[in-house]
Amino acid sequence: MQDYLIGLNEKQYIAATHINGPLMIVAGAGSGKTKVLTTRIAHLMANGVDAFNILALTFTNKAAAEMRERIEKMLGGNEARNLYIGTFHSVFARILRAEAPRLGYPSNFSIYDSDDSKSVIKTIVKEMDLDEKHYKPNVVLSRISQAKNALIGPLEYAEDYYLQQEDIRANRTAITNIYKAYTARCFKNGAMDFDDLLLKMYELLHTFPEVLLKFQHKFRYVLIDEYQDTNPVQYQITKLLAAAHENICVVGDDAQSIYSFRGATIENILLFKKDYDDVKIVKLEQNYRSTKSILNVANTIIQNNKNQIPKDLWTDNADGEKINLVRTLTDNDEGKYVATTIQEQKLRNHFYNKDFAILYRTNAQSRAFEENLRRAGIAYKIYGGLSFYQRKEIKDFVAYLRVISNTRDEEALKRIINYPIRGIGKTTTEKLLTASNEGGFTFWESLTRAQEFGLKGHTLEVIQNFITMMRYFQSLLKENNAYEVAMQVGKHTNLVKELFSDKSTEGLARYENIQELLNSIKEWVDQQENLAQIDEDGTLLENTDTETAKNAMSLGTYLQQITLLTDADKNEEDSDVVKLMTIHAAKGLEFPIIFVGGLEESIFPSGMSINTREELEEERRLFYVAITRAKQKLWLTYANTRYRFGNLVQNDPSRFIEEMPESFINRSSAGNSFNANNYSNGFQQRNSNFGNNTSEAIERKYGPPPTKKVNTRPSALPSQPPSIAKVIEHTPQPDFTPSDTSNLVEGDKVEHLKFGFGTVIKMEGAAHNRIATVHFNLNGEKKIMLNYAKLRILES
DNA sequence: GACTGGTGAGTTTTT
DNA sequence: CTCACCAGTC
Repeated sequence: MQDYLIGLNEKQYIAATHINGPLMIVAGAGSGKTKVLTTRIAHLMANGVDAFNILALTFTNKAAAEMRERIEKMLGGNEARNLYIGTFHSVFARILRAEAPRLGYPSNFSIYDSDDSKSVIKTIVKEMDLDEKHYKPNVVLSRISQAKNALIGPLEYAEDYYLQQEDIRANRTAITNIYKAYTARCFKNGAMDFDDLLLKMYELLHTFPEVLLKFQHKFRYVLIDEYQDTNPVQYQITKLLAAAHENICVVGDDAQSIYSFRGATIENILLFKKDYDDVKIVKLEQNYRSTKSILNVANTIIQNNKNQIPKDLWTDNADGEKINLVRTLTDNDEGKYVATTIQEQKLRNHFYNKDFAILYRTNAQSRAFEENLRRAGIAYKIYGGLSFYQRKEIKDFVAYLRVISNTRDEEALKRIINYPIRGIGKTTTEKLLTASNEGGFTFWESLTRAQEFGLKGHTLEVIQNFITMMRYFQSLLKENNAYEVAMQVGKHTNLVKELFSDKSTEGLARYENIQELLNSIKEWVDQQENLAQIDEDGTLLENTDTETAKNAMSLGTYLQQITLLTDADKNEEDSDVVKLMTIHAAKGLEFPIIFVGGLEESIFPSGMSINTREELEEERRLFYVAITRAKQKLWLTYANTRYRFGNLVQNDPSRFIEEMPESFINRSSAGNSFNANNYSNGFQQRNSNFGNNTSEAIERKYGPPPTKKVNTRPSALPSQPPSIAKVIEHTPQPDFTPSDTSNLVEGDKVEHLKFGFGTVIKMEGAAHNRIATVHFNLNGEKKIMLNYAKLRILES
């Protein structure tokens, strides 16, 4: 037997080695699904299948990266290099970059993220003179997105009885026209949104038989992870691709379907066996991840859902501890409890930070955890939320790159036309936009023809200077890689200089973010250089020719992937930090110890998802996913009261709590009822509830518990505010004037004030005369800016 | 055209 | 609590 097959159980072995024909692997949580998938790929290759003929699709970059990494470990990097492994979106983006011209898009089309999409919608709603309050970008976009995911184009949308009825009922009958205009505008801008990456891929395969044939021939083996999360477009695409050889292997767990809001439908997995004649089905039911307690609770919970593929998950693992149910008074106490428990577990059981993950339903919940972890001196990292690439200054900089690469990109051009301020204001912009809309040419073209539209004098001059600059950048594209172009942009726009001269903490942070972006582009270019060169069709070139090498490092290629990246993709596997993320983001991951926070009605289940049985069942599956992330220990916490929009609100305990089997639950920290007594000694009670006989140790370490109710908005002050010099750490980069702390201290009046956990710095020189709250990341070297407050905070 | 202070609306979940 | 937007002022 081959080495790589050793250690598989019987079912896993069958799943990994049944290489021809359609195969469905129904994999329970923790059943070694990733192992089977990677082994399967190794096995394919051991049996003579060329890496070029294998396509593996995942839902997150992380899952793709992990799969690739494991295969490289099994086979060595060279063998694995040519595999097509990636998310649906990134793989299709790559293919479309070569094939888009067939559909009338430029090959360097822009990819719009949801912010761009919303901005386009906003513009259209304005242009159509509709009520902006009623046609909110969020609502309209989700409607359009839903349609696209179901393969319903603008024309079909207009004719779809149910969709029209829904719009009539909601009094949003203009959506049909907005959809039409939105599609047209994106096309005009040479841009695809996230959904288009799927939809256009489908159109490509559907419309051009020769293209379909080409890819069917290329991807003779198709593997799809998390199949239960596919939506109709993804389903159709994979069906087309697999139609010729039917070597399609899908892996999924209907109990973990949590993306219906994105159009995913559980039907795809339930009906897979009807799609092909001879489907082999393998069920992986042995769980290798969790303790019996954890698995039992998960199994019991999920049984409340109807309509599942029957599965009997079991484990040989130890019984393990009971699941801890913990109630705290406030959201802040919840954070404190978790932080303290992590401390305690580390001391008692020698866990590392990286053994812990804190999961929650909404990103907004991360804050209380974050503050308390920082206070406890525990290194952590938050995944999700606002990603690095969504920051304003980053988007601005990238907008330059986008316009350079694709002048049709109106959204990007609008961002940078007057940033940094160069005197092209609203009036001018609007005049030109109107001209381009009426004349049917691009915004960029209207700029080049500004004179025709009555612009003159200073304004005209400024516009022409802008055009000259951008043309200069474009002239670099041919011979220079992404980093070189970006560096020129940094130099010649006043962007970096302006951020540098902005001495406010905000400005400094932005300045450094830009540098981090430049560094990451450099890193990317270097990485590309090292990779074996593959052309757009994925054909290996015997000797990498310079053209291809250049293309691989080009700005266009860089931009193609940048929008699809999230923070979670940064490879920081080894860093010893506690990880915080939403449950959605945690799917596919596992940790020795898991905390799930906010088990309260209207949070989990979300108040938005309790109206139908289907919605509620999805929330329950989400809860199931959360629980099954845990290997050894699990804490479920909820708070009596928490802040929402700055107001204190009360939620009932989550209904899911009642669904758990009593015998596996440790309720000793859950309290009995909520009353005034609890309030007055909440803290004491909380501390005395730690395991057995540890309150003393805790007390010795952290001091005596406060006797009074502790305010959720901390009034406790750092006795000595960290010095500014510590806050701003900075690595000077070539060609940039480095910032340093003297900019702050010398020039400006810096006043340390005691407020909250961060240090409030009043800065005379700062724009808007604002006060920035600076927080310190104990783990790292980086400062974190959480929020800004206006002057009035001083008075409180 | 640029800048400021005041106002109202927003929190599911992700590529 | 925060942020985007708008109207009014220079």
